[in-house]
Amino acid sequence: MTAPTPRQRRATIFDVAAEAGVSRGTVSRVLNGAPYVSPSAREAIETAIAKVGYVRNRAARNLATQSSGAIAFIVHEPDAVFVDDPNIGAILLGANAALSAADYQLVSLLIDTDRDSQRVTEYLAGGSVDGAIIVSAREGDPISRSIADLGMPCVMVGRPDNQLQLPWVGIDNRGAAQQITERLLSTGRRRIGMIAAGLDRDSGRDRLAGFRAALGDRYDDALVVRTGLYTYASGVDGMAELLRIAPDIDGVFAASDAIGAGALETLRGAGRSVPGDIGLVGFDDSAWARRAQPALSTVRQPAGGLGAQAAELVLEQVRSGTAPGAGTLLPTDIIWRASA
Amino acid sequence: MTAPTPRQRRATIFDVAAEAGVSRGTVSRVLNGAPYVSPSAREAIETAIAKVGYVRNRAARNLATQSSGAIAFIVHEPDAVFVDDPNIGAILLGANAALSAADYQLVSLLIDTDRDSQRVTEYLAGGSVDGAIIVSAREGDPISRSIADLGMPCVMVGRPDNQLQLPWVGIDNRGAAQQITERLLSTGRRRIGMIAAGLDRDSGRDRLAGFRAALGDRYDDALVVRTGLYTYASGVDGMAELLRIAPDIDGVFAASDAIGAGALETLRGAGRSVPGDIGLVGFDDSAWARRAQPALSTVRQPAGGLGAQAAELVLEQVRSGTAPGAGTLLPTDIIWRASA
DNA sequence: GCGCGGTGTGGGAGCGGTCACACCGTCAGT
DNA sequence: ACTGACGGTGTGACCGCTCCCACACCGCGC
Repeated sequence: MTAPTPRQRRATIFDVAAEAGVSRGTVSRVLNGAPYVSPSAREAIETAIAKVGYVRNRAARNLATQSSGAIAFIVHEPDAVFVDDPNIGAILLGANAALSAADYQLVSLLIDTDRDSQRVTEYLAGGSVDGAIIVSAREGDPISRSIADLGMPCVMVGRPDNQLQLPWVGIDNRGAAQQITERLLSTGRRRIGMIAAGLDRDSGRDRLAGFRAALGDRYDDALVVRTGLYTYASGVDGMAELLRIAPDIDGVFAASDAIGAGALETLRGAGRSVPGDIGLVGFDDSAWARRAQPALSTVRQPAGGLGAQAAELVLEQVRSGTAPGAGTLLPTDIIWRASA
Repeated sequence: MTAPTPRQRRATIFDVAAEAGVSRGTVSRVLNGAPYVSPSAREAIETAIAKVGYVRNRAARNLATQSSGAIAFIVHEPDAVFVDDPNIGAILLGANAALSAADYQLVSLLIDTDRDSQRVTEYLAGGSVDGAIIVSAREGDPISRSIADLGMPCVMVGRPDNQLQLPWVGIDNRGAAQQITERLLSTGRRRIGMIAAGLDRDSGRDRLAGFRAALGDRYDDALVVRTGLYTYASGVDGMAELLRIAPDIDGVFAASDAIGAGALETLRGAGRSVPGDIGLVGFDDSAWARRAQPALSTVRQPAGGLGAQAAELVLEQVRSGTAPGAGTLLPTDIIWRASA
């Protein structure tokens, strides 16, 4: 039998004040590093804090200051993508590092069901966080809308729905897609197709647009297979369809590495060699690309940097209280590996 | 020039009360679904809430009720693992679903640097959450210790450091490892090695123990390679070493699927066929296993179920205020695929 | 001796809720 | 007609902290 958990009352600022023989005002000053505190009082308070084991009550502080020292990281993705997509983890880590350096706490909230969406909205409105970072927002995302309505400092990762004028950070998907397609062309490929995905958001549409721009006159819409998500499964199916449409295809741009890995699987099954028969490139520079056989040429996007940049922009808004600039693009690199 | 963000004062319960022509007490009753409110008052309050756009201030409520309606999900892992390990995502989703159903908010906190550790501890002590779920705690983890000291409801995923008597949920790593090794034996393999990892925590040690138990007299410690983390890289290196130690090896138990995938890469490079020359099994049933060539036989662990179960146990403690039972083991399945 | 600016300190008034209690009708039971 | 139970409501105290004003004290120059 364990004891019935006494759960004794936690020490408050009053206890500290009493212990140190000063008033709560002085304790509060010490806690907040304010000036005009005598060395003796400061010392007495510090030992009192240690003695009674005092920790600031965050709720009380939030209520009094009308702020929280926390920033929300909102992930709105179906389960499968969250688990599959390494970018989200990297963005999260980048944001965490930046916030940590500024002594802000990151709290990540994930939205799966509609019910979650409802609850997260309330959580945000309730003042538990001072700002928000939203990843992978899609068209007409209710969360983005309510954050905009709340007037809460916020940055989106990925260029959003442009109706709400929210600031964002992202990469130049179009330019990067164009570049990698051009390099594919420069290796002598002539019949080049694309497995497109995520067309319900900017990244997907821009990658397709870049592909199209690179090909110019040679662009053939029949060689573009449009799939749903950036997943392995999309790659498997998409490649199968592409082979059926154009058996003589010799180059493929997969809209993500996961798709590329799936495509590779289909090509292997079909007995086509990569890069011998077909050149294949992906996008993201995720683990998928590095561990594929052969390793995929791809576009590296600075996922950690995106998270860090988003965090900085949110903090800037929180601190200054001003409305933000429009958007920021971070540079990408092309990584040339064995697959093309 | 955008307007200087008026940031108008948010409506409070007073505003609602005034608008509806009742007192704050009655509004509070409606908000909390308490009985003894006349239909007319209820209706007036509901329209008033809608009209003034009222949302409960969470900080105030937390302060008054001394609780927060939120549960922390603490991930304490080096970056690389967080991004690589699909289990964590799955556990997170499982926990989120369970908490969501109970109308609790999950906030996930990740600990990367020591500074994070410090800040998270304060965050927890500050009363922003009512309980915590800790994943992948290691020996002597400072966070687990401070949570234990706080007397905060808490459940660990994976059997922890047994000095602190915290409740946990986990799987029977030992039993599962034993089973899959036995099945490997039953396919006629005779010289069986293991690439062990994570020996600084229970899961790693137990998997090794199960392996040993399955082999009994035939166990040969020379055929166990001890690596660090459950990563692809560990698999690549571990397998190379195993081949060097015992070129005639014909069966390998990889302590995780990521390790198995890495091992596969080395075997492919060495010209050994799987399952022809060597039978290989993994652990986790993650995407690594399903997408390896050939797909890995492995142990499926109910990651989502672990998260859900952990959430339930935390909530139970929060609600009852009682100290918890010891630990819970969830069942595992063996998935037989092409690799052995 | 007096006014004055700069330090250091105490304490009241919120922040926005919840909760317990007091109170007020209404209506059934005696 | 009186009592009491009960549904419905208002109100004050309080949760723990910050902010700010008032005040005490100090040495200083006039």
